[in-house]
Amino acid sequence: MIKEKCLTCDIKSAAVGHLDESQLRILGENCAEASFKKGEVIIKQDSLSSNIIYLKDGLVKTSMEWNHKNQILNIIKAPAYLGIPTTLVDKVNHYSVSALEDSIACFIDINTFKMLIDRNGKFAYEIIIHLCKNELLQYRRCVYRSQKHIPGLVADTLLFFSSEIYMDETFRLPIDRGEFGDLIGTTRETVSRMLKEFQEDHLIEMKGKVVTLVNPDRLIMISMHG
Amino acid sequence: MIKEKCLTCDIKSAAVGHLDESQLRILGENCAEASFKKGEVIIKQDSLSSNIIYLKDGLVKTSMEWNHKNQILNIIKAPAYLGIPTTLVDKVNHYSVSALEDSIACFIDINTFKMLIDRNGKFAYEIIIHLCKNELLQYRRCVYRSQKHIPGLVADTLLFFSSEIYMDETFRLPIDRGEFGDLIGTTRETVSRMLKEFQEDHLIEMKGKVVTLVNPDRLIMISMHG
DNA sequence: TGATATTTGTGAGTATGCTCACGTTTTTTC
DNA sequence: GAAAAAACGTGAGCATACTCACAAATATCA
Repeated sequence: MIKEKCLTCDIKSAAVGHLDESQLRILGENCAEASFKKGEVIIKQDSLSSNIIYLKDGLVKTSMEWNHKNQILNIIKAPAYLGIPTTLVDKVNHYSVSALEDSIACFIDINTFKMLIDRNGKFAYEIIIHLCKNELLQYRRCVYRSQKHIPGLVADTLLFFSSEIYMDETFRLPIDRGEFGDLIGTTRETVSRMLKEFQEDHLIEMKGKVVTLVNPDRLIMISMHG
Repeated sequence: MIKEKCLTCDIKSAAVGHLDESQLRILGENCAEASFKKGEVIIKQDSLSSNIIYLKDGLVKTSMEWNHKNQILNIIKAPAYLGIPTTLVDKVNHYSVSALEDSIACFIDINTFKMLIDRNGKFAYEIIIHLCKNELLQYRRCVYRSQKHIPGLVADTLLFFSSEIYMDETFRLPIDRGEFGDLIGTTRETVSRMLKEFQEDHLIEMKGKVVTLVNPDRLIMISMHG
């Protein structure tokens, strides 16, 4: 029964965990699942939006374009909510979201989402905590991006993928050099040179897009010193 | 009667506007008002925190220190909430808040705040909207800071004070050159040189700390082109 | 499997803005 | 109102990272 899909979903968010059976049923009735291939756009900046998205599976980037330049704001692994600020504040998306790996997303009707906030305080509280954590993360990122130099930022990014996304010292980089640059505010060429330097110093090894952190402790030092 | 202070407060936040009389009474019983002189620290990074702050009057900056460098995250005019993320997520403050002008702040007990979120959906919704707006603002700031050059950022800042804080083309800069630099990610010296250049080009006039935007349209152009 | 597109590597030259040093002005304090 | 402290102005030299141009490698597609 399709209406029960949220009732039986086993990757509920912390917020949805606080819903009662009737609320879960309403959520199920106002929610649609879609899958996206690597590279596909899930939310497009400047388009209209009337859904909150719950990323059930996969990996995405959020990015903002300005003056023909792109900046990656965040790389987000499932499970996670996407687009809460951009959908709740006004109807126009302020940033894009696209899939870095094949992903599955649930589109939740915004009015249903607002109703759940209104009727279930614990749901609302979890959403608030989620937004707060994001804000703090964003502040830290912003400070690092403007105060660290390229080596520190490249080290940060490698450590981020290793310890926050893939939980492994060997992983396949889900972004190309240009995107790597957009993430830390530099250019394709500079990322290339930096990764080469890290390889020459035996901090990392690379075979194509597969990276191994050979000396993560040293990378942490570089990250800390900027 | 001190317990009625929130009931009769005439600068209630949008969120507090949704509270009923008994909730306002509870808020009043768990809330204390304090005043701060220009320059005083309201929240200190790395200290413990157990209050949400409602800035009733004044002007503050939020800032984050890293590696002996300071970055100003935001400049906030009353009325506004301060420190929601830093207090709700964990007990340690992730950033500092200090007064740029004489200010009055209400300290709200965090458990009272959580209780209000739990019991009043409209209150929670307003807090969520506040956090979302802040997140979008923060994203935009971060993109600008890393993509615009110094002239664009200086123009941005002057326009920000003029049209968002003081609502006047003539205003007294509430920050010194060093803080101006911390706000846009550059140095005291570079801000000095830029402001001098703007004066030579008759875009602004300055007498001490009092600035007049002589040619705001041209400043907007500079801001847009970065 | 070949052809085309995309991604990546690399060098040289350059610009933006930082650092450092010192002098001047303004503000604060006693 | 004098002394001290803080804030500000300014120049010279320098470093980091950007731009531009092109070659090499890798991926994609018919």
